[in-house]
Amino acid sequence: MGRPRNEEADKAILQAALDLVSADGYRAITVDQIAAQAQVGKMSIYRRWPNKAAVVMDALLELVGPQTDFPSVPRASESIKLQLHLQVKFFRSGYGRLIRSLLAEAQSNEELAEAFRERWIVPRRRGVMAILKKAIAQGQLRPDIDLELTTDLLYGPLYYRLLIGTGTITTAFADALYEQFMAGHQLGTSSRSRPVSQRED
Amino acid sequence: MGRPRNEEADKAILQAALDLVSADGYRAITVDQIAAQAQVGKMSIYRRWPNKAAVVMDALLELVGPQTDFPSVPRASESIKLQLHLQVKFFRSGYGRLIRSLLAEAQSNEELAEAFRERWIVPRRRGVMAILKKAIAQGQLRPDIDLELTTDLLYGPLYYRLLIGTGTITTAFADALYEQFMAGHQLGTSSRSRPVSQRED
Amino acid sequence: MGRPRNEEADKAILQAALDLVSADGYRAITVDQIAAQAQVGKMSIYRRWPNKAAVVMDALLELVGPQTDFPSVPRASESIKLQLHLQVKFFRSGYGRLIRSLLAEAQSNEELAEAFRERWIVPRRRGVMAILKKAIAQGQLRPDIDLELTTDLLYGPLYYRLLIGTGTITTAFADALYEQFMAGHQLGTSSRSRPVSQRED
Amino acid sequence: MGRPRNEEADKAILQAALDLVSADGYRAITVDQIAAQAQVGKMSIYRRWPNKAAVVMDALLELVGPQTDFPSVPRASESIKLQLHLQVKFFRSGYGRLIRSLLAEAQSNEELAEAFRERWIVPRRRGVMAILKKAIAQGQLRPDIDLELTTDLLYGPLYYRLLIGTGTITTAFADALYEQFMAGHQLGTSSRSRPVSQRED
DNA sequence: AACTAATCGAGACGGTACGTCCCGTCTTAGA
DNA sequence: TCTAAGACGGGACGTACCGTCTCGATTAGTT
Repeated sequence: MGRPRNEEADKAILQAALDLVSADGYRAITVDQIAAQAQVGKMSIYRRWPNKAAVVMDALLELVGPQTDFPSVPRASESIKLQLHLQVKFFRSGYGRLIRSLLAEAQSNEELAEAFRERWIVPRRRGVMAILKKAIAQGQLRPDIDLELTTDLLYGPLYYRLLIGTGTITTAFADALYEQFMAGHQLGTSSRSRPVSQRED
Repeated sequence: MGRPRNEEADKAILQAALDLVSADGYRAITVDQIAAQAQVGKMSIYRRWPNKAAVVMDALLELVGPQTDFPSVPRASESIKLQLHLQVKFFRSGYGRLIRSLLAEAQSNEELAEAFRERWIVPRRRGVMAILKKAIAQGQLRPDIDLELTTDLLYGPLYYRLLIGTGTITTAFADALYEQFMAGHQLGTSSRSRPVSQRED
Repeated sequence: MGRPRNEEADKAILQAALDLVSADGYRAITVDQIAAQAQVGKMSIYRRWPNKAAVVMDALLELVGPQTDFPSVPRASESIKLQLHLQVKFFRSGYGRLIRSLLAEAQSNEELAEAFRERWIVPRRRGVMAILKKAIAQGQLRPDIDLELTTDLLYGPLYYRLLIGTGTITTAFADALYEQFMAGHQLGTSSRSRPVSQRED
Repeated sequence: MGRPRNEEADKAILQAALDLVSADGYRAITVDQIAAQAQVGKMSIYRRWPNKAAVVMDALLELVGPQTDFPSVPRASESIKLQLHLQVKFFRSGYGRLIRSLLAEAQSNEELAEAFRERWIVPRRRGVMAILKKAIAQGQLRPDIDLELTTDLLYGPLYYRLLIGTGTITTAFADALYEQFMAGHQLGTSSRSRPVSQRED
């Protein structure tokens, strides 16, 4: 039995975590600050999440995730371009810092790394791959491409700029990415590329 | 006069930092551990570097940097491929963890971010771009490509896999990257791509 | 109407408090443990007592108090000795720890201090003083003794050993206490002692 | 090698602990407060002492202990009386609260209990017993008394009043204690008392 | 027998102190 | 004179327990 968890408090905690981390970055904010901002005891945070990383990860998933729906456009190849533009906009928003923070923290926290990969990255990759399949079905893309690899090709450069900071993340950059990609993958393009994503050296 | 500064100690510090961080990651290692491993007082570290990040950054630059020379091959486009293979090998070695660690730390340390960008990333990007120019000169690449953008396209996916962990970093992956790239940028390929790296939205 | 208050539960709470604190001491026991042991919600405890100290105090008063009746013996001076022996036995039982715990807690809790003094100590002192008066009436004690002071003299050393732990609390110790006392207070003993208990310096 | 401990800081910590605990009691003050008052990091406290209790115990021993020297008087029995008066004065000073606090804490902390007993109580008992022996040698006290027991008889009532609060601790109380004691132990007094302190029941 | 309303178990909550860890600075003893 | 060893101030961490608050299941008296 017992008193059920206060779902509003959870929202308040996640919102506080989201706001603070988006503004100042993961490392700069403390659990006490999150608790204070959410008007909550520290134990209410640690009762639900094992550590700061998990709170912020959940904030991303629950509060930001729903805002990142994929656009629906008749022509699938246009949809790819649109999705790249959305990613640019997302990275340029305050959430860019949030993603950077979590990705950084994940480098020293395997649990977080897995959560970030499996609960944030992979679902969105699936969305991208669904569009790619549709583009193939619509005859806009060669059918022999490796979906995983292709997704890396499209999004890797965006994350690279986000994390390293060489060059700004712009829609022009996304466009160039898209065009470079289409140049190599449009139906009729000659290519020796073969699926590699599951192969090891 | 007193004893002259011990240059051997600096090497020992950098080597200790390199070994420890490569093995366990930046966050898991403390400055005291580095000092102990180098058989050095903590002050000998802080006398020469402002903080832990700077030590590890210097360890990378001084001990690892020289090992990353660019291969010289007659045919420039082959050189690009070779360089991608070396990058794969590098990321798969213990240094992969070092790079991940520093890149992670750089997300919350602007000073380190700049150092990493300007002293590690940019010089290597210049090397890549030199090869690209040579390939253009040799007529193996279209002359209208944006060098910065192209470098992002080639290396972004590698860093993406290094940091996010979706998919393994293999030579097959590097090959696919290379082929996809050549498919879109070989002389005679139609493309609307134009330089974008300095433009803002 | 709803269910009437469960008086059985109160007993269970007090019994749980008594058992746990007697075994492990006040500080080692949490309110949650008492509630769990009594198979009762924490609110059922705080509904009836303001805090942990009050529960344990009441456990002492209601469950232990009735067991500490004064022995009735024709010769009052023998009764004093008997009572000292009972005190020794009491302190050596599990309740010794209970008394120590409460007395300890009372040092930082004035409310508990007063309760312990007024509801436990003072009534028992009254019992002792009644015996002393009877002994005077029976001509076994000098009539000019200060009853409060005398009670302190008889019981102070027992509490001292209980709390400080120099020396064991034995019946031989009680006997020595008694004899030393009688040596100084028997009728016919010369003494300049006068009532002092209410005087200040 | 290493930097030697800063003895001034230790003094500052002990002084802060002494002042704060004497004023507000052990339980009311926190380690952070002590650290703040001493202008010291919390780690400087925990580096030297395992917990708050140990700090306060050491404060008592190092700062108060030296102030509690035994008076030297030609006539030993007078010295006993004088010593009782000093004890009254001590308990009535701010240090009374300190002693109460530590004794209370010792009830749930066996390590502290032992320290308090062996490093505070026992040395002072030895002082008292030395005076008692001298009084015996001077023919002012019967030679067959049990020193341990006698010390309990003299000081037990004082601690009893300190901790329980029935009756004030006054010099008149000390006088009565002394006279009651002398009445039973002066040379020529009849008594069956025998050493008991080491005997068990 | 079904309904209704008080009561209770379970346990979440805000708060406060604890004792630990590591950073980057400072200090001393000894080589 | 320089450096290893390591103490130091500071500040975040994650844990424990207090006393309060809330929910849903249980039960007893009324219909």
